[in-house]
Amino acid sequence: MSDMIRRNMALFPIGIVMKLTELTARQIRYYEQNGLIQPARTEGKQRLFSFNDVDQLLEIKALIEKGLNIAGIKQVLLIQKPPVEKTVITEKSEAKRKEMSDKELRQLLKTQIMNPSRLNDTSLIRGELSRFFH
DNA sequence: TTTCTCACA
DNA sequence: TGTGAGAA
Repeated sequence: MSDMIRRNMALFPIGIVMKLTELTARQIRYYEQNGLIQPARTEGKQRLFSFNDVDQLLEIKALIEKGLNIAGIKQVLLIQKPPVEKTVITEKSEAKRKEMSDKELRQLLKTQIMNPSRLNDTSLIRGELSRFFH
């Protein structure tokens, strides 16, 4: 659990994040503008990025390179962010399967993503996801 | 050094 | 989607 704390605590100025992500400061701010990341701020000015922010930046970068737009990335981020609630997508969902709408689909994709070791095989899933949001 | 805004592709 | 300039 203290691992989580560290992830959200490590704070980098934009300059460091630039090198870490190989993005320009401009792009990083640009992504923030579009709600892709929520870096903390010092009293007034500088952005302070946590390790998670950097990690997310890398994901955003990868996603954009896959040809997704901001809106699409927002969707992907949205389903990766929230901790998995106990959603039963098995036999019980058979009943609701009539309405396999966006929400249902995202739920399904979410569990698909959270199941495998998170930072490992996600790129494959993203490849699939990009079809939805491209 | 970093930030913001405006404007332009 | 991304950049450049100017000002603070």
